[in-house]
Amino acid sequence: MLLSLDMQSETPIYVQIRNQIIEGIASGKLLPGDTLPSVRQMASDLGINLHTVNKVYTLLKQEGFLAVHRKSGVVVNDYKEFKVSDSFLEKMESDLKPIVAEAICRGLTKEKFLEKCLNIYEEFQDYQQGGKKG
Amino acid sequence: MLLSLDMQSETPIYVQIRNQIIEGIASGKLLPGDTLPSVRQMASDLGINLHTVNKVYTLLKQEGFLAVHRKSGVVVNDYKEFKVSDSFLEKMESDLKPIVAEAICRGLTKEKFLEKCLNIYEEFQDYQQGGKKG
DNA sequence: TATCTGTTATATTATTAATATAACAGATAG
DNA sequence: CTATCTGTTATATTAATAATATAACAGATA
Repeated sequence: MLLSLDMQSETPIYVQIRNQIIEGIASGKLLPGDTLPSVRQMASDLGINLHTVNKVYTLLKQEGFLAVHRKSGVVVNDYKEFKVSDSFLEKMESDLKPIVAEAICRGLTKEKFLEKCLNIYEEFQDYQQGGKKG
Repeated sequence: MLLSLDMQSETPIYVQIRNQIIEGIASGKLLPGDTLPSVRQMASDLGINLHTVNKVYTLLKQEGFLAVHRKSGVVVNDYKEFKVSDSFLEKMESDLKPIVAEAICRGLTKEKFLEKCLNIYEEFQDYQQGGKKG
């Protein structure tokens, strides 16, 4: 699981890491049961502070994507068991709304917008089918 | 054009205002040529500082949604003239990516995700057809 | 025992968000 | 002309967040 950070981005690096881990799970690069490096190891690899990584792990635990076992360390949860919660749908809608609004303002047709959404969704699936590890 | 702020939200209020104005333009509540209140007036209405509103107007000018004429004040641009720029498509894709990834992780099917996107898009259009001012 | 793990505590620095006060120049109404 | 309203700029301060630094604790492990 390779992570790349953009230190110039306005997106906080702990959010960048969180998103890339979630994208890794969505694409199948990270499978249930897979372990992640220790907070100190990942911090060292990325050249950042231990607490920034710890913040990500704590956040992803709260969101249900990761679990920590004293024995096996930080482990990816079985996301197949997740329910589509109402609170997530509400959050997703409020996140999508300004993006859709701007797309409309900038002249993106409904068809082209939906095609873009479809492409992004299927890119994650493509990886899953292209081999569990490559 | 009514604006509502959530002072408890983690979304900065200048971003909340920006998004609501863009959503107003997308839905047709704000039409090209419509004027917005002065920075001092809107700040007073919302109970916030003049500079916070000025930050929004400056941002929306840079993004091309508003123009300022010494004479007529702050005016909504003719967004029909907008081109779908590559830079916007790239920004939209990078904004959508983590949302789609989380949707997949949480078990939202492709069909249900696209349906949600479609609904949001059409909600803006519904308002346009439902009367220019109501 | 020594080391690695997640976790917690405390403190500091940097950046951003929001506010406060003030001023300037162009436009405008009386 | 005067007074007022406009966007705009400057400067400063406060509050909150992001990121870092150093340290320690307890469980697991070799």
